[in-house]
Amino acid sequence: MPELPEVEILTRHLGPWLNGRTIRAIAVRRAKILEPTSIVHFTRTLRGAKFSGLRRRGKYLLFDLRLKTGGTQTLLGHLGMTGRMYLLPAKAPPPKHAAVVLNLGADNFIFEDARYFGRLTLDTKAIEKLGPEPLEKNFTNLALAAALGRSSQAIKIKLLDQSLVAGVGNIYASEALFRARISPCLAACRLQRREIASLRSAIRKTLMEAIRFGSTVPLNFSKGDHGDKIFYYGLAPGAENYYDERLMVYDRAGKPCRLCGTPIRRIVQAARSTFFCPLCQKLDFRASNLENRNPRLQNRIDSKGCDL
DNA sequence: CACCATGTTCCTTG
DNA sequence: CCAAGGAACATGGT
Repeated sequence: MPELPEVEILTRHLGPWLNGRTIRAIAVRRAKILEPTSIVHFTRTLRGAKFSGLRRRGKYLLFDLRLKTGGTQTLLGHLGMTGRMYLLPAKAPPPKHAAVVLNLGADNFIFEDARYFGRLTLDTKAIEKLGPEPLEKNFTNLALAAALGRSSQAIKIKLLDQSLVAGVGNIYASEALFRARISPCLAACRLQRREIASLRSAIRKTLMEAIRFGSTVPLNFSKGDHGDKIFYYGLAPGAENYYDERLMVYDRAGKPCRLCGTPIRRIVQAARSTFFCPLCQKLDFRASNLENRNPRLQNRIDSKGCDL
């Protein structure tokens, strides 16, 4: 669920619900989620604190708090692989994997995480190591070129390095490389200048499109039929077709490339799946070669804002 | 049962 | 010291 676009969408939706509300009680069901903050420190700091803002940095959520002592504090959140954050009526029982429950009066703020890889902590030093925000101005071609440097590592693996650029994860790394028509296996140092420019643009467009998707399409906000303010990433019933076309290569092994029809391939890099089109992203594909493409499909891709 | 999973960190090896 | 690869974390879905 959570890469930069998902965290951005969550930030936009959750922020207004939290703003101005006071934390009245704290229940920590999995202390691991707070690390390295202790339960005692966490609880003492947050009780009586008021939410004053919600921001995103990379895949992290930054909750701005006004403490009851008068000071301010940033609470850092990360969803890991399976984390979810939402409000639930205080009278409802918390879900099985609720790691932290913050009572805000009539509602509880729930941090649920089945695998407990996520974080909700008072220690914010993790964000210091992050590279530029891909959607902001300082993510330039020059910055990307410098970050790739002379690394011989495959470009797909490099894109997952959060000090290179913050917020790209396993899904959008494959998607951005497809959009830029660059092979995931190409050594980072071997990208030419125009390939770097193409990749930067592809990363930005891929992420912006995903944000727009999540902001535009009717998301499933309440699993049950009570208006519980729960934010689910699954689509509301009836939106399946749109969802189906969202991704070009991720999790599409064996299915036809939406541009040329060649079966999408899955490979493993750094113990994680990479998906790509072996024709559109040919390793030595440095001259243009469009004759095998289906013009009708190409039209559709172009209308979605693909770079070609 | 086997394998896979949207992330990060730590350990080992070279 | 750095780069690269792999395991670990913990649970659920197919």
